[in-house]
Amino acid sequence: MPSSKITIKEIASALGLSIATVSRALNGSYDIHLETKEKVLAKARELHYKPNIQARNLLKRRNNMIGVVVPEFITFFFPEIIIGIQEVVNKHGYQVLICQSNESSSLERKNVEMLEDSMVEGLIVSVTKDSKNMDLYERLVQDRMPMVFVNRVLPQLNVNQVVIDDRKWAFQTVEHLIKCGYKCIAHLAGNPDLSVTKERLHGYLDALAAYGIPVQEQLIMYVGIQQERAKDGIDYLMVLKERPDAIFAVNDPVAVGCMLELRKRGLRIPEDVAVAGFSESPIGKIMELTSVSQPTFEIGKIAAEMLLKQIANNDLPVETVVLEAKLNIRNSTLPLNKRAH
Amino acid sequence: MPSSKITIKEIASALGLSIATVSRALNGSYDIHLETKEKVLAKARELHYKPNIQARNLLKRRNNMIGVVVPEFITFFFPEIIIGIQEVVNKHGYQVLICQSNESSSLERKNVEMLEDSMVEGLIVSVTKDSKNMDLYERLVQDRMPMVFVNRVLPQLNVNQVVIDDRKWAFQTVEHLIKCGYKCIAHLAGNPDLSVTKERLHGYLDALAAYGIPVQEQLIMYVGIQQERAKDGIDYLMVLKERPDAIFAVNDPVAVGCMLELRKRGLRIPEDVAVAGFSESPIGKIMELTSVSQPTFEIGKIAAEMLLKQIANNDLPVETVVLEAKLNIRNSTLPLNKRAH
DNA sequence: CTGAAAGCGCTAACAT
DNA sequence: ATGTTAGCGCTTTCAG
Repeated sequence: MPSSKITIKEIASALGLSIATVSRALNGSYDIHLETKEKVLAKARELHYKPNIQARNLLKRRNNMIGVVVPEFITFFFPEIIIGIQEVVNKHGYQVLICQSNESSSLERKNVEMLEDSMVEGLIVSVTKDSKNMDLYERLVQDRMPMVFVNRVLPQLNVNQVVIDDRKWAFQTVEHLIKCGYKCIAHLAGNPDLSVTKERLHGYLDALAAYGIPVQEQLIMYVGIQQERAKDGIDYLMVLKERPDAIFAVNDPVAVGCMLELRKRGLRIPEDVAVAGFSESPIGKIMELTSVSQPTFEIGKIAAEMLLKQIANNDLPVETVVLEAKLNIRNSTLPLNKRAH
Repeated sequence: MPSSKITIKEIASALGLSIATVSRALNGSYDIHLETKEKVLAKARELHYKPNIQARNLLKRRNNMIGVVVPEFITFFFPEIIIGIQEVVNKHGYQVLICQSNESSSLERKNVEMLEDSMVEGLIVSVTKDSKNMDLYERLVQDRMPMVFVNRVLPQLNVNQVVIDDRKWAFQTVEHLIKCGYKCIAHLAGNPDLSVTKERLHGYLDALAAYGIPVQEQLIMYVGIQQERAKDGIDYLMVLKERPDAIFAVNDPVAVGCMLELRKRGLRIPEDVAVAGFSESPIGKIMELTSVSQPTFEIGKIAAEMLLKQIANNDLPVETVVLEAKLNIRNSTLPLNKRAH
């Protein structure tokens, strides 16, 4: 006997009550005789009654769902953000529809449209590396869809954001390299359209400027954000007349790719070339890679809270929350006096 | 003007048609004049009409959602399975509610109940490491909830499963160690209640038996499945009178933990101790860990297909699909003649 | 305290 | 080809 067919109607007729009374008994308790309420509850349990949320949602014009769109969730970063999100929203009775765009802006678009069709009440988004769906998000803003962007944002868009100060932490990382005594610091940048790429490049330039080091264009290369792309960077950098003695990579995957590629060439890290990453990853940690760790769970939690607030009141002013991060120094970057020779 | 309030009623009255006609125009096309159909479509676009799925779902008594419950999705393994799942079900118009139990059986229970309350049409599950919710899943089977279990299964439960032959691949791995000339092979096993723990232990024992190697109880230790737990294993194994020269770990995280711990002690891999893992991970790959790779995407896809079939016809016989895997031999295990000395 | 009735937005007989 | 009507399961006035 599949319990799925039991409705309040069955309970009502079994008890000789009206469906209205049953509904009242099942929900809040105002205006209901305690005794009947208990009879209803007992019968409901007996029949394995399960409320039909869809009916309730139709009536209330909500569905307690939010959508999340991230570029990928294979690596720890977005999964941790998602866990933070779920922790908050589940507590408020919300479910999360998670989509990954696999770094494809057309899939991202499809995902967002699917979520819209599913009538999610709000969206948390981190955009793909080419950031091509400006029009879509502009329309959503116009349609007053509650949204929060995290990590990879669209600065031109007037929406809630949760980020870290990529520029500042890139600065700190490069400053650390400078203070370690590295003289020729290269930067492997990410996809040019990405907000984080621009910010981290800015930080790199800021640091050079702050220490009076002239910028050398040939030390900057846009390689993207994937580990496999690091090889291109190393191929290029290692044949420069003035070979860099340190590399600041846009993120940990690229930095790890660099380390593997450098090792393959018999170069020692950090004696021959130092490497620093960004957005500390478990792999980077194991490889003793200097990197900036982001408060991933926190990002998710804050974003979720902002979204719920916006769902509750769609007239709140747009807000950007900037969270703290941390530069973790490891053996991939060492001051001169601590390096082996 | 929030487009969210437009219903077929508005379209109907704007056009002087009945809502039935509008509905017909919007959906399939039987019994509808092409001209009116186009008028309706045009008006719908003009008004930014979006159908209310909830109403449709209520009527059709389905909601095009399935639930997925996994122990975690921080590492690549379950995320890849999930991507496989989504690829299949999205194509069929289904959305996926993803929950992670964080290896807690009480959270797992809560997740499943939430998904049930959300009225998902089916469930894909990989159980937590203590596998404590037998009663829950038994009830779901009784209630005829379509379900497929993947990777971590409950063998006592009569449900669809998608797995690899853990026993066989563990055998192959240990056989490889034996053939490499390792004489004293330890096994760090996972949580005792886990199906994969038992199967992989079986495979280990099978291999020893096949090569006439006596089992030494003290070479088997249950350490769990997490990287941090490897230290216990190494602490224990490295002080045995007959110290093992090879370790077969229940999975990659434990194997990686072993490698790090052995290195810390100045032991060389594989010269002093060889290490093999299971369920190949990106980190393991980078560390040149011998391991068995599982067809994660495929697992997800097959599971999704089975689930959709079961949703379409709930009287299909229960099925267990066993997929192929692959032993990838790397530098953490080498034959005698290839090892450095 | 309880029941009757309306209606959330949509689809699907059943008429015409 | 189109309109009328009933109803999916539930909540919520409005009466009593």
